[in-house]
Amino acid sequence: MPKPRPTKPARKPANRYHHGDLPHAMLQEAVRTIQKDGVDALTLRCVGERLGVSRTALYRHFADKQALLAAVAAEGFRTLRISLLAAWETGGRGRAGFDAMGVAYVQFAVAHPSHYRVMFGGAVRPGNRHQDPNDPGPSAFQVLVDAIVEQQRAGLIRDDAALQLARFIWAVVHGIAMLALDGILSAAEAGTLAKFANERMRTGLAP
Amino acid sequence: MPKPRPTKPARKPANRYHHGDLPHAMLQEAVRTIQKDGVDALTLRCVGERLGVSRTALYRHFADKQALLAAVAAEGFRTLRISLLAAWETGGRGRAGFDAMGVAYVQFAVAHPSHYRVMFGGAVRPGNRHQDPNDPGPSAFQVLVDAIVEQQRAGLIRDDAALQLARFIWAVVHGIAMLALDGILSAAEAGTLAKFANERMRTGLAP
DNA sequence: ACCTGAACACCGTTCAAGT
DNA sequence: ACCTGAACACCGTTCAAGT
Repeated sequence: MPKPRPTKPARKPANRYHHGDLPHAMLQEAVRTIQKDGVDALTLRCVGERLGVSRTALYRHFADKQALLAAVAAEGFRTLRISLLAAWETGGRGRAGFDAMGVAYVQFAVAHPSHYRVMFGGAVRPGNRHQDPNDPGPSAFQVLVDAIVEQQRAGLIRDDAALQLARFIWAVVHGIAMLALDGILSAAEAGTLAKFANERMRTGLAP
Repeated sequence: MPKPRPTKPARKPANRYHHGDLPHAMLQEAVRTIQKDGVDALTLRCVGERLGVSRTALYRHFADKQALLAAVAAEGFRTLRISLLAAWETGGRGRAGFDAMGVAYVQFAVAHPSHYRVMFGGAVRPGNRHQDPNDPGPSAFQVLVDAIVEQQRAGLIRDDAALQLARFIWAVVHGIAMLALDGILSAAEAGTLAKFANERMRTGLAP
């Protein structure tokens, strides 16, 4: 049985292939999917479909799915960096600003749990990450280091190596965020713990 | 073309179906695979094959793959609990023992990175976890709480709520472990950071 | 009660081919 | 340069059927 020939050749949308920036559109779509349904729901087929493009089109712009996930992670670190910086600045670059940074960090994780998990879930293989000075991961971390150095100069924090102090503090906020993400702490409990941690750290890290 | 009938009916190994405890064997095999090749390498087909059993046999004993992963996580918490307890006891249940617990925690994570990730990767959905008093997760956490209470009685730690203190300390060691797992810290750097954290926490949490 | 085997609806990835 | 479409080698899961 001959299937009826469509009157029009069922042409795709007018665009040659796709609008301007397919790689960026794919990244956006991936972030959206992860945020909405979790990382397991992210399939290249879905991304392609949602963008009106073949499911193999992605390979023109990313090496593979891993590479897409790495881009998602990088995007997360970029957003996180901006949030931290904003908290630090609007908080007055002092003690209050630093506390606000901690809260902002935990809030980012709680607000974007799946995205946060991609950033730290081992999806991004180490690789040459350390080489690239524009890598948003270290770049976000640097915001923390800078804030510590500034407080050291203001006599608010003891004069240990800033890198070591930054790692310590990062471990605390990351740990709190993880407890919240695993449902061991509610968002409210995480907030309380963050405040408690802030107090105790002030004592432990005083000059 | 008739395919040649085998002289013997190609019978399986003598056992009726399998040796004694198939669920436990599956769990062991899953842990081994994850430890060796990562969680992505874990497939139900491989587990079945390795155990000389159909790839759907697992469904007799676990609801699905998620349930197997949950069992892997639980097994990890059981092992972790024993390690922590051992460090605490052999360290003399005091200040030294508590420091040893921290080191043991980080070492567990570094020695079993993939397994550790399953324990905290969100693979185990919250569910009714909180109800079960034998859940090895809370049980491992309890070791930490107990150690803190004992030190409070000995006048080594300030008299804040033990639960809050435990969460704080847990966040620190977990954060350090994560930094190590992500390759941001080497195992050696993680050790150094753990020591630094210990010192600062002693100050911050002193009575 | 416990396991099998075929089937189903999915995956990520490759590659020749189109424009 | 950019994308398609068919094909490949995998998945987790279901279900009737076997012992």
